[in-house]
Amino acid sequence: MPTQYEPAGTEPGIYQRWLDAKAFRAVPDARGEDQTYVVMMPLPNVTGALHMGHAMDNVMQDLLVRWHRMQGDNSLWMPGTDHAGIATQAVVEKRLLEHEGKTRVDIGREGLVERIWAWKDQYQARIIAQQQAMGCSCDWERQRFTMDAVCSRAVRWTFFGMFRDGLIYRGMRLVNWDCALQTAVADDEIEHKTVDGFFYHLRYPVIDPGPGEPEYVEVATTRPETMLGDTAVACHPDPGGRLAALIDETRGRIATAARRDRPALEEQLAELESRLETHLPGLLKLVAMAEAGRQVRLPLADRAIPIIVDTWAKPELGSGVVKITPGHDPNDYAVWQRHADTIGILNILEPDGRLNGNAGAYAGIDRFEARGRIEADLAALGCLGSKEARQIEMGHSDRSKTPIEPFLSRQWFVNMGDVEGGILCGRGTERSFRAAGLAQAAIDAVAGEWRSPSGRKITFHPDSDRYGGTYLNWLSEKRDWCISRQLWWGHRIPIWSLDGATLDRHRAALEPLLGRQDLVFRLGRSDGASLAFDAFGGAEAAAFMAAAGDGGSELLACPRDERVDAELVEALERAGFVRDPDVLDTWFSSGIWPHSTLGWPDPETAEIEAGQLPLGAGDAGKSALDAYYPGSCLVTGRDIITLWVARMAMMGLYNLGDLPFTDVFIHANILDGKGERMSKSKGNGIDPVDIIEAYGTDAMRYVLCEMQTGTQDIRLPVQAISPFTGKLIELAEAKHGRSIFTYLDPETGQEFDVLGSMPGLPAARLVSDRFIVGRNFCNKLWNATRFALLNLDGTRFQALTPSELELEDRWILSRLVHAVDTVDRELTRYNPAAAIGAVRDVFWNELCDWYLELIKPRLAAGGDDARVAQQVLATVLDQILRLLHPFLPFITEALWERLNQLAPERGIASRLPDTSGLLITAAWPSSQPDWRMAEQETIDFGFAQDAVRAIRDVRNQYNVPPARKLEVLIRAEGRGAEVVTRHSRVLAVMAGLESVTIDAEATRAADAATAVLQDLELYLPGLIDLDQERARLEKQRDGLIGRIDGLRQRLGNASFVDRAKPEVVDGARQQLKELEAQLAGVEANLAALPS
RNA sequence: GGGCGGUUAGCUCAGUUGGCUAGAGCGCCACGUUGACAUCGUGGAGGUCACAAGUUCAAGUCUUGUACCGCCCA
Repeated sequence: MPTQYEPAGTEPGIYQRWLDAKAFRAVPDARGEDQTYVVMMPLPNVTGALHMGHAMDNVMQDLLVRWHRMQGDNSLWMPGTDHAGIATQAVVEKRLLEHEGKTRVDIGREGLVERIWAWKDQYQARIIAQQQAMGCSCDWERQRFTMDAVCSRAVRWTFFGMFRDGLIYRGMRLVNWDCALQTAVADDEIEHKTVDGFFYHLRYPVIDPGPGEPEYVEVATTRPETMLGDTAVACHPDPGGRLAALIDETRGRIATAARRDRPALEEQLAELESRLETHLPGLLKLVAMAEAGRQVRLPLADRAIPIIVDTWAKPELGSGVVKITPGHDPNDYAVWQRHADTIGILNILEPDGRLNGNAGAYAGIDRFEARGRIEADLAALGCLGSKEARQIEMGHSDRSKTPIEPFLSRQWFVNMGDVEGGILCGRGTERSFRAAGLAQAAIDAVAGEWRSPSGRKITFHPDSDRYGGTYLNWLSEKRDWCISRQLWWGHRIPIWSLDGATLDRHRAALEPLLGRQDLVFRLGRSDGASLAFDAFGGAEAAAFMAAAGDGGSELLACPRDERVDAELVEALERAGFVRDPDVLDTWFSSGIWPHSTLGWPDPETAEIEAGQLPLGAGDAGKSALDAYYPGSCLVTGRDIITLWVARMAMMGLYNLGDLPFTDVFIHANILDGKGERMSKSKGNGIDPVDIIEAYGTDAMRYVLCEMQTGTQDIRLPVQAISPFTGKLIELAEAKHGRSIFTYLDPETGQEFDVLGSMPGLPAARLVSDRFIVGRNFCNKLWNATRFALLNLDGTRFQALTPSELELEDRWILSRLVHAVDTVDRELTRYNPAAAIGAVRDVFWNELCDWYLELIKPRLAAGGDDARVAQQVLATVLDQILRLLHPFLPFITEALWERLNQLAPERGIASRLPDTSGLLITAAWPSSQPDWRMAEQETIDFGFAQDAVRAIRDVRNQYNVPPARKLEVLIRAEGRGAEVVTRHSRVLAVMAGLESVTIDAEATRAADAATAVLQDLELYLPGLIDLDQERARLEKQRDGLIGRIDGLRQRLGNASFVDRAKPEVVDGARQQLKELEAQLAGVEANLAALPS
């Protein structure tokens, strides 16, 4: 065995052995629900390669799955990838433009989709390679992709069900519009940024102002071009009342405010009070004018628009009047909804961000260019007031990085709110139940007493209050979910529609299609209302359509199943139906991931790919869906709680009537050295494979586990390997080059790139020296095992009783039990750092530092004593390798193989199970109560360790070479003497002593150094250096005096003695006594030193 | 603007229901190549627990406020 561990030469072979042994494969068998463990991988998207954040996610999952697998659970870790609609399409479109100068329109829908598939194939392969390099033990034979046949069918069925139940509707809504990608984006796909902008004051002339009435009203906006879409101006209905209320409130706050906050508040108050004179009379006049139905003239557009009253207008801000642009502002949209009978709504934008025909002369001009022109034209008309520079909060698309426009468009939504009569969850299953609505079902999953029909509930770890709160806060808004995206990459919405006005003409073609199980028709209106349609001539349908008004109505058809679509679609299209061009939000398909992957709605007929495990019922009579749904644990970062966890809960309940998992393990995010979230697109993302190549997989995993302590995010200082010098450059400190993705080598001044996308610049790999710790740990493990194996040849099992064991044998076994208990407890609490810390302690601080050193003389001497030591060593090593396997799978498997060869029989009183074969499937250590030592014995051993350290300290102070053996004379009596006597061999071996003499009457020789330990004194003759000795003892004395003073002070405090818990007071007294005794010893020794 | 979290040694982080000297790893200093390991060993130095007030016999821990940093939402 070499003296250094070589991960690169070890890992690939081990991974192949696991694959060959089908060790990751999960197949339904006789094991029941309590012996099944299922983790659904939070599917990485195929936009790009994985970084350390993903590595953390994957390693945590692998840790849990390997732990459960060793515990004998039927463990499934389902891998797969997400098509990530908008993200992937954006990346591919960007490349298309950069490399070929083409847009998606140039190559068409099919051409683009084809290219995205090619991209997906490339990145999926890369992601899988990364995960395999990390040691992920997922069941690759079940790997899914959100757009494969199995998942696509589930998407169709889910949509069909929700549409049939009236939970999906289409309506005109103001959405967040990405003008570059020309699609709606969800709220959570928007980044809010503060940018420099202006606040423009516009003046709208009042039509026919009467005496005393203003000539114009002034409104303010940051986007003057939107004035073309204004349909009203508004003021507060009761400006006087509102101002008075605010004044009261401010006075109240002044009364309770801290002194330093008062001036600001008082200024506010003065401002409000002055408004009573400067603004209130004018506003009151406007209220009266509004009531009289008066109007203003919108400049440039030359339209008359009404003055209305609405509480959205704030009399305390600006002029107190606001312009109302329902088509391009969410707040104004809400105003319009309240006043839909008196004001209109107008869209002035094309999907690409240019102004449309409603903008009159400005039609065809981009919105930002139009802003400048409108500003100039308003100024020319005298309708522009002041213009102030201002910081503006502006939403930007996460994907295209361009400003988001609120845009009125027709979109598909899932109704998240409560529904009259409730909704049926788990239709057709044994677990069906009714819930108030989709969001409410997911809320119940976490809050309150509700349990799923199988008794399940979701709990977040490691901080259920905090993360549960995030989840519940978001869901409780019950905001309808916009699921349509104007993209080409994704699941196309399975809806065909027909103008309601033409319905009767198609009656003959349609009638044969009505009443089918696999095809649902609903009438829809632009206001979002919808109605089931199953026959012609219904009065309800007629009334529904009559109420549609200008927006009209349409007949919507949704066929259920992909495979029988063809004929139905043909029939529909013959009847004049046209398919919706949009695709579904990616979260719609990832929300059903925990069951779509298992073949829902019908595992028997799921179309799996060649070489994959079948999903239908096999020998055990259980389908994959029956066996592995509901699952166990979802492992992810907290940013995904609202996006994904909530949706999975909701959709699992809706489709199957049960929760996809019971535990959600929220792990930390990985940040870079500056505290920014790691991501590839920011150029601070480390590729885990680079770390693996530099330090080994297990080293990376060790450090990731050690870092996962709780809720704390992790800073991982990132270094670049200089492409010029090969040295490490601290990225957080390096100077940028020409872009934020390039840096300058501090040594040579040359520029390099961290994204690998700058032509002509060398790219640098990113690493982090934090992982050295893990490499060192692996090397230590390697060498400790190496030592063991050098000494284990010929080890046999022979049942041993405690009396046959030496003190250190019983001690290390006892420490091992402690470690086993701790690892189990901490993993159960989702605290990997504490778990791996416990193994590190027993392995390094106890096994290596003490036990191995203690048995070296025994092994050298041979005989029975050596044989017992061998057997204990083999057993402890066996258990430690098992304990470490879920954390460090490769090195432990490699060492396990060698241990099995050399010492195939292991155990103490009885043989341990699974001592041949692979470690990945070996039994997890169980806590052995017989191996536990009495607590007092552990304390005594600890005392012996302290004595060793005290002697080592003296040796160090006096520079005694390790080879020089010392004599020690210990003054001790009673129990103290008994304890040192029992541990005298420990002292001798570990402190380098040739003799240990214990004597109650011992006195210090003139040339002896002294160590005082509790009521013991240790004398080491032949070492004395008076000055050093005095300094040492004085230092110890001063420390003792400090502590004794503190304790005396406390005990002298009557209220401490009276009020503190008795055991605390007793403890303090006891300790004072001990310290005083020790101080006496130190002082006596000091006094005895010749001056 | 609202909500959540963080601030502990030079660095990265632990620190259970308040209770004995606030810990670990890395880094640093000194010594060491003793037959597993220098990717190692032995010993050591290093912290007014962000700041302020409060509760308490007792506060890193509980309460309130302030500053700074981060995240989510509007």
